[in-house]
Amino acid sequence: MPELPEVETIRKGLLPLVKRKTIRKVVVIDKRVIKDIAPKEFIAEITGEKIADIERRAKYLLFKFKSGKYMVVHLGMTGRLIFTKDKYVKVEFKFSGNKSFYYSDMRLFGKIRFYDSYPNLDLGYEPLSKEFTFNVLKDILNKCKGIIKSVLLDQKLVAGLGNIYVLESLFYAGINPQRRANSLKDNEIKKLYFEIKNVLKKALNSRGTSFSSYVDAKGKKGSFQQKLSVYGKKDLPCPKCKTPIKRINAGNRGTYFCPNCQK
DNA sequence: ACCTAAACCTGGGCGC
DNA sequence: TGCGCCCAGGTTTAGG
Repeated sequence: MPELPEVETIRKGLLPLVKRKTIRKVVVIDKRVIKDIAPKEFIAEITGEKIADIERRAKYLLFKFKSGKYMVVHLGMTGRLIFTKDKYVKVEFKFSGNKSFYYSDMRLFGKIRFYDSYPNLDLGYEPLSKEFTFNVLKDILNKCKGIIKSVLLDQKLVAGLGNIYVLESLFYAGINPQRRANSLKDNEIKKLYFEIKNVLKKALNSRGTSFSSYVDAKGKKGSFQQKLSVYGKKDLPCPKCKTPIKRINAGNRGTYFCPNCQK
């Protein structure tokens, strides 16, 4: 599911609703979502913790507790953090006063972990950070022989992009997703660098892309799906040249692009 | 290093 | 209605 803009939208909405609240009770409805720790221990660790902050790193949400410990949530494809129960609720977090928020996940690709201190998640650059410069992207791409699409999806290199925003960025930059990363010229890398940031910012302004599962902390869908150019647009006309958008399999994922505009 | 396929899951949508 | 297939915002692992 959720890529950087969706996870950030969830973070922003959730924070004011849970900040400074203490988790009084945890109910694990499906233990498959809790990783690297027994559900019993997880419950014991989290119960009584006061939420000091929620940070985001790539597609992860880091619940920082006042104790300095962390609960880290990855939403997988269909994870949700919501205040109204749905049929896929896997964990309930109860505050005092009979108020709860829920982790829901239809497909169960999401993961919840617990850490005693700030976690090392082994991730690459945040694409919207000032550390992620043109030269950083250039160095990354020059070192990689794989297809550009797969390189941009590698969370150890650039962290937070997923299938939608990689394909949309490549479209605006006019680059075929199957090009070798190290074959890009400086002017193409420049365009790509700009479009990655631009697409992410625009998606953030639209509060993310909602197809089915993704909603923000208040249960609201994003609207960026209305602004997509190629993702999911098989056989529809390219917004620039009207050539039908192609769908192929590349890097083991559905890959959409305009065969005329993207060389 | 790089690639593919499969695994982890539960649907929705389509053709027949 | 129903079956069977393909598809899905992700990550990880195995094997070539």
